[in-house]
Amino acid sequence: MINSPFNCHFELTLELIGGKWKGLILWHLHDKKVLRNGEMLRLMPRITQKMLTQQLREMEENGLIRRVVYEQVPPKVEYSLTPHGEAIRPILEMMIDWGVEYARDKNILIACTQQKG
Amino acid sequence: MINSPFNCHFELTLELIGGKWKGLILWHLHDKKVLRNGEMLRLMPRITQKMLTQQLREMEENGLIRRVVYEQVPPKVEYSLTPHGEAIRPILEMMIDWGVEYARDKNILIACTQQKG
DNA sequence: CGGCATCCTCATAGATACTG
DNA sequence: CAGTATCTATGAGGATGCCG
Repeated sequence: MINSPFNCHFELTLELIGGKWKGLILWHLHDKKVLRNGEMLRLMPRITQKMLTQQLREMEENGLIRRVVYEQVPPKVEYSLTPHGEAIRPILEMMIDWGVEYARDKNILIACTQQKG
Repeated sequence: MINSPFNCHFELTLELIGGKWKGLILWHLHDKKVLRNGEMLRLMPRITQKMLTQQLREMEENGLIRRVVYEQVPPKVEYSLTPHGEAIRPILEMMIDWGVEYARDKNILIACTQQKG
């Protein structure tokens, strides 16, 4: 068993999906199944290359996503979800639903680029 | 309508419940219904007074919790959930469920102080 | 009892430039 | 195309002490 700094399983989950862009990245991967680096940059215009790479590396290390490198020129790298990543989906959906309801109640406008499927 | 810095409703929700201690605080409030400052400090030995106050103020401002001050000496302040705060519960439960499953698979040990009710 | 004020440190994330 | 590398500003969060 590996000891952890977490007080509860909620914090563990939060640590894994709570990164600034992880929810949005996971959401797009749920939607498109397979995505390349450049496609993600286009889907999320406000993310930087550095942040995208960083968040992808963390999620890969945590076993949420899969990174497949094709040894060719020009390079080609594909990202997709692992089973653990797939299992996150209902949580994302509930968080979005709650956010929609909350935003409606508080009159907050969100610049949505994605929709629930 | 108020414009927001969020790319999606997921980020809105994350902003409101993603603080370092907010999940745990909300969880205890779900469990006990009403809690005082000192009780929360005892329930979460690793939180500091500063962080507790800060997280409570943010959630109060966001309409997730209610703060009731009794004008008496010594002071008495009670915290409880608003309807928006109550509506968070299923999300917390799913995040805990996912975390439990993930921790089992990855052999991660969590120093749990709370259980699912 | 339930805070607030202050100081301090380190991690996060943005901007920018470069590479196989 | 898919990344690194470096620098920097900001602020989250810890420690400590004081207050009505």
